[in-house]
Amino acid sequence: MSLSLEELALKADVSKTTVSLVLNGKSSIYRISKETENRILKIAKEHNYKPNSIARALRLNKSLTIGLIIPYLNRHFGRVAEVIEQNARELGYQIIIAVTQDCLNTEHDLIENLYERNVDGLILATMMNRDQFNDLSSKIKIPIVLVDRRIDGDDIAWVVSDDEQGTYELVSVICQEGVTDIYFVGGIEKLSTSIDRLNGFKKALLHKGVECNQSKIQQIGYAVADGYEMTKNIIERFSKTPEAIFTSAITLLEGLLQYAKEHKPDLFSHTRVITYDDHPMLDYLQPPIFSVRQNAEEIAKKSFEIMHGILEKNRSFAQELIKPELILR
Amino acid sequence: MSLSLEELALKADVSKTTVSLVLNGKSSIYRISKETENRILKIAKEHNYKPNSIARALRLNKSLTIGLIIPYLNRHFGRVAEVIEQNARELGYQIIIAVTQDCLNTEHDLIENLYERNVDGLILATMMNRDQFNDLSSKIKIPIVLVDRRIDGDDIAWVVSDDEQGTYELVSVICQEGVTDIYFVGGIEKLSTSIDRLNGFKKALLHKGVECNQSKIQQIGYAVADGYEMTKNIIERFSKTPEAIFTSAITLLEGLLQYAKEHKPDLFSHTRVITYDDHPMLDYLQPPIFSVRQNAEEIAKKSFEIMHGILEKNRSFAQELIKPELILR
DNA sequence: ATTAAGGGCTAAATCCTTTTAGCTTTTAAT
DNA sequence: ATTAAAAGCTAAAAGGATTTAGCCCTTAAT
Repeated sequence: MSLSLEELALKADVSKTTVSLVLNGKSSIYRISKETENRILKIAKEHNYKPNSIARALRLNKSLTIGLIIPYLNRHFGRVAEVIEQNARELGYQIIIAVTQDCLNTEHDLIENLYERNVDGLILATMMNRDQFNDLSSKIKIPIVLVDRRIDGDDIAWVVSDDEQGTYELVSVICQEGVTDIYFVGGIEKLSTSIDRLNGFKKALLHKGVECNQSKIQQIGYAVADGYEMTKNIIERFSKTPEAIFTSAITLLEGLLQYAKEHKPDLFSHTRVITYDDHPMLDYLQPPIFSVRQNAEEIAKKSFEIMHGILEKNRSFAQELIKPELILR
Repeated sequence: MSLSLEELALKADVSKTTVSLVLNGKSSIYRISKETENRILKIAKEHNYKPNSIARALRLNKSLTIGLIIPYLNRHFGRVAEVIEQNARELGYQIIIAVTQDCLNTEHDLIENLYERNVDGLILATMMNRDQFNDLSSKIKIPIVLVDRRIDGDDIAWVVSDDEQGTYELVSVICQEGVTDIYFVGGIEKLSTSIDRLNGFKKALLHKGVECNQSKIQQIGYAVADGYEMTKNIIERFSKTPEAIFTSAITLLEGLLQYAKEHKPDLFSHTRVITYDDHPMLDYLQPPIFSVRQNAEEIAKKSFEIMHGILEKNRSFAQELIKPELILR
């Protein structure tokens, strides 16, 4: 196993140049005779020759490796990562994963780290804003595709769920049913996911002629504890129990459920709860919670596709909004 | 950014040998003067020099990269992967992830692939049996640490949950309450997770003086659909509704819940359900489902620790049983 | 004055591939 | 018989780091 070009050349009684040319399919360009070609191919096969990928990477300045930087390996990002990996592998790429825990500094360190480790491209669920991203782009000379969270800009590649439309449709459903007193439990305010989901939320209300009171909107963060906190605020701050609460991520719903279980067991008898993100366990919860299921598979597929297009097909950046699916239980 | 040793040498007016020696802390061994050393260090810092990791890997035959091969990036393995990555990063290693979807052939391909790509070690949630593993070990000259699923053998490194003990304790709890008619909904039969969980199950019954009827044991696979199928078998095959069902993974519980929802809404009024694996959403399900929470963080930490010990501290293999936690709701 | 020892540094080899430029031999054309 | 073209292959450089063996100069010792 793992013998070198040189050893192969020795066995075939030719130079390593010849072996390399043959194995790279350049026999005819360099007029290597059919006979020599076959001999080399046979010997290479017999010995199961595989070029040393490190040496290759050094020479070609191409590691066939993509860095994937995401906040967590939770259900959503786990699925995204899984599908990106599968798609990448089919085209000969490896995925190096790193998690930021939604910490901007960690994100910067990781980007730098992976860049120094010669990844060919980065797929990024970023916390950066436009300025930070521009700074980065000027330093880093490899393609970047944003996933899940976008940054506005005509020259930035991204693939995200259509958060605004998904939220709009979901919230509209219960507005249709007459609900108007609805609260927004949000995540990290500056992220596109938050902005877009909030916009969809407001749009749905507006469309029903309901004004959206700023006091009904909270945005602390995407952790379970944040969901708990925001639910607590809503329940404790207002005397009237809300008609409905929209949580903008499954973790926030978890926080809500936890608060309800501990301090407000009858929450669901007064209040309708809906959420962005879906989870199979929601099927078994009473009462049914409507949700928006992101198409993680499609997001993953497209984001690697764009990366691959840039790396190998000379395509430029692209942007994709992936339609999520309403789950009305 | 990313200038080479040679360019640095030029600026410092020394040879690249000298620069390399200084940057690798070998100044005193090679009697580089303090003055030269400081000059080089200063210039390196000014230019934020980082050695090209590919060139380094080629020369040192060490890529500082670990392959992680797991069946899925689901909740459990996602968390394991996340923590392995963080631990690895702190010690300068990268993680390359690949998922097998519990397909043995895919697993073999992935191992070969990562091996050829010069990972320094492999962390593996394997489907292989002992013979297959031995075959592999003889071909592959890098350390392997098994995670989550073990293979018997004195010279094999692994870190797994104490599946037998966890199951034993959980099942004992409801045996204590008088349940004796309990069914085992299992996964892939030959995996250690299945064997150990089944052993724990049997042991708990035996301990209560209950014989374990083979007809109450089913093992199809770990997919949600398998859980559905097995539940269906249990409910439809026997006239009497079972007193209790133990599902040996969260996916199997999902299958059970799905079947119950569709065909047996009153399942829970007659039947006690308990499960291996935990999930936060279980907190909000009625009735409460007892579970065994695997310590994914500890599993991850130990498995990388062992790998690192082998790679850098000349330690040999080690085996660790990680204690899971009973969640009685 | 010669030799030995030590200080301070470097040339060149090595890891393995890919690729450019070009060498040698044969065949065809004038 | 000479020249040109084609056929078939290879030497060597490049990519960027690490490391071995050893060069040259100064100082101290005999």
